[in-house]
Amino acid sequence: MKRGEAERILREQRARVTPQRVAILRAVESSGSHPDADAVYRQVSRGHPHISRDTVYRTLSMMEEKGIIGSVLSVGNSKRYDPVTTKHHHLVCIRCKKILDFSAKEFDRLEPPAKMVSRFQVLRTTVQVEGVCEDCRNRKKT
Amino acid sequence: MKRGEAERILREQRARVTPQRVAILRAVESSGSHPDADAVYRQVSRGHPHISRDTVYRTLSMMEEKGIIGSVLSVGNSKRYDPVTTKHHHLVCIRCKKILDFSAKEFDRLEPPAKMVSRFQVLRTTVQVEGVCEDCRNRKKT
DNA sequence: TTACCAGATTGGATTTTTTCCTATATTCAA
DNA sequence: TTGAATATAGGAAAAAATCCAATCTGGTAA
Repeated sequence: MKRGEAERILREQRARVTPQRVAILRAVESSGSHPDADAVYRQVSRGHPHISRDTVYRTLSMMEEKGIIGSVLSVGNSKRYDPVTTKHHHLVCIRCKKILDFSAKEFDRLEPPAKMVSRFQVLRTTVQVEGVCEDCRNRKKT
Repeated sequence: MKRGEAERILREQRARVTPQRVAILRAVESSGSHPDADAVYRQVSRGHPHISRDTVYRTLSMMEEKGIIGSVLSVGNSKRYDPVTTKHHHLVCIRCKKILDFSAKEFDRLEPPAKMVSRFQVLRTTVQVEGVCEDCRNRKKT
């Protein structure tokens, strides 16, 4: 990540530029992987020994909302189980965390690229659709 | 869920049949949704006021491993961020929780069924492939 | 440039979610 | 029926995320 780029990205999104935010964004970008909040906290702590965890959590989720960074799909903070074991896919409401099942033959046939399959023992392939459900859309948006 | 079915399923999987397990499986099946462990605990507590959370957590994850119940994809216990914001998909190792990105044009074109889209404001559609990575396969399996 | 103030941060407490641990109890095969 | 392997309860602890009040700061308007 080039010098000044983090600042530019934040300004583009009309987010205040603070040293903490710059450091957090750089930490995610330079991780080269898929860090969790604590990994970002540990990395940023090196240069900002007094940064608080709250800042890291708040900032990461702000950046995700603004599309500055991405995330791997998860639903709220707890693991969710499913009585249905046949092949199906999930719609997840990002507001209320409701999960709806759906089936679509087209999605059931997906085959991960051969290159992956040779190195990775594939157990399950599912499609996750994130969005906002009808109920939440009818409530006034935050 | 029919009488005796939970017991049958457990026996089929060579899992000991205990009243707690039967109650937990029934709770998931009858939830009609995607409960988290605490919701299952609260439901099962009605009939088993002394059940411990540990039993619920342990049993749910045992049942998931045996394929008795499913789950919505998650990666370990913490939210994972991603520096990459362009469209891509994820391979997740269920052992070490490593996440690998991959791209596949075929996957990028997926459109959720029209019926869903009309009710649900779709923000993102991604494919998650779960499996075991090369490193973990080379280690002896548990 | 300065002063203001909306918004950001800190540090610590708190909540939520999950796991660990040990004594006791139970399942089921023989 | 009994013994060994396995499961459970209950409570402590760890891990993950959030809350909150006091303080500070970035950006802008004068």
